[in-house]
Amino acid sequence: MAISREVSYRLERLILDGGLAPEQKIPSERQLAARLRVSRSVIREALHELQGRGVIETRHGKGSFVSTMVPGSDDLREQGPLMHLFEGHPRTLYDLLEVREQLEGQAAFLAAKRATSLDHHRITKAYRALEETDPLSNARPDHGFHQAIVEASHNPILVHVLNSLKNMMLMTVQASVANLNPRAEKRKKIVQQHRQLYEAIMAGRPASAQKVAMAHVRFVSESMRDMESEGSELIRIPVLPETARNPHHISG
Amino acid sequence: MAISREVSYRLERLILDGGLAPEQKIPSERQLAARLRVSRSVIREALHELQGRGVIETRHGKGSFVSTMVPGSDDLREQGPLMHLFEGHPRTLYDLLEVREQLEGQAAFLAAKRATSLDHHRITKAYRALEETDPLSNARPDHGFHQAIVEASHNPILVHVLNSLKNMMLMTVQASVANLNPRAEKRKKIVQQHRQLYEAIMAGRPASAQKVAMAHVRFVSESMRDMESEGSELIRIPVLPETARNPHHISG
DNA sequence: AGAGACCACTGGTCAGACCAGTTTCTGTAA
DNA sequence: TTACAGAAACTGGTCTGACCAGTGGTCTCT
Repeated sequence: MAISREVSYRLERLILDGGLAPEQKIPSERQLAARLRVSRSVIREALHELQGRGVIETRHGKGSFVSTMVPGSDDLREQGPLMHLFEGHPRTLYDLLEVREQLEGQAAFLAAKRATSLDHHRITKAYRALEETDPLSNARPDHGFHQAIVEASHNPILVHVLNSLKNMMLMTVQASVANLNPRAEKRKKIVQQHRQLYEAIMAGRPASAQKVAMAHVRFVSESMRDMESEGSELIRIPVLPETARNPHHISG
Repeated sequence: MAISREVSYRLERLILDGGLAPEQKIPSERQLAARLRVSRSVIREALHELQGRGVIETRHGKGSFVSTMVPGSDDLREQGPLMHLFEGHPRTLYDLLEVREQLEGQAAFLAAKRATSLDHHRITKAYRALEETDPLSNARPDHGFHQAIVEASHNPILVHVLNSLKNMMLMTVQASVANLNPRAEKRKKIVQQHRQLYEAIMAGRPASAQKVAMAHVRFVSESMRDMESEGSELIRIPVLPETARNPHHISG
């Protein structure tokens, strides 16, 4: 077995079996290396492993100390990588839309430029489905239409990123509320934008497609803002409230 | 913050954010060291930390692998590993840059529009560091400069997405090679672009900043294309070659 | 075709140097 | 004498380059 592993086990045993109390200082790396007759590298690697396990903490210039937190209670590790962004910040939705505006625009641009005949067929099919559906009853055709366009960009990275953003959007109540309750006049404008977008892509006009797509997202975003300012406290409630127990925020 | 800590965080992010799938092999210590421009010791310490957290497993003579049991992977990260996109498709790097062009542009735009005096100070500091450093010896100031700009956009989503893209870029050999070996004339142009970008943001000219930032990314991308077409077999090597599930070998 | 040597990887360990924070001691100035 | 600045002696952090030890592919000889 690897020596560094042995060392980390020995130290952990030493700590957990009561040899060392929380906050207590561990001998310096050089001392440990000399005592256990291994190189300092091995000691450092073992200490990093214990650090990862939450058994010890290390402070530059001072030393390593037994963690106050007992191992096994790994409550820190379950922070979702992205979800903490949403904690009490409904504004994040607009940040999201801000980015989406840009990327949907690019997707439309590239789709108009690169779409194959197969892409054209798919987009057309999705567009027809969109035309024939009542947006109030079902938002899926809308997704399908945009999805077809994004995929026609032939950029897998773009597809993935936009997919992630869309998933994130589904995490907010605002998104679903706004999707479900567009005002009549606004819905009309959205239909028009869809048509313009469709035509621009089919006609192979990248710049035009980009412009329309961006305007579309921005319009949706502004519509949400309007609804929000108009009242309904509903749309202020974040979807995943209880996960955020930690008010402290790490900023930059 | 300690570099080894940064490295372990970056790798963990990369894994947990859906970049790497369980059982997938991560680059060798020597490759990571070269790519992240740190010593192998730092890489080993970071890997030991991840080992302690149970994120990876290491096998002597074979390599390090993403653990099958990834803690906290209960939600959306399952939606699909992104890394498979890279298998045998160096083109993906350019897809990445294509998206980055757009987002860096937006970041610059927003930074020019929203940067506070504190942001100005940070950006200036990063820019000065950039001016006084030999880009051949250290790429970190470059990262720092762009990072400062992105953060000045005050859009956390944008920050996160661009960070993910940057991490992904580190997984390709092309990126590091191109970072290390820019031609003299090209480097001059890059320096000029940095200056223009800096001035546009400090002067609060969003459109101009956006334009320069986009041109910058596109220039970098084209430079890589040039280098690639010029020869060096190095940049043809995909970083994460064969996954366990695909026995077929794509050897050029 | 099979067996074995070899070579090119992989991670594991070591040694020694130097950098960067922290604490302590010390010599000098007030 | 006290107060403070600075040197020294710790601490962990990083780098370098070397070598050992498993793994797996390739090449050659039988």
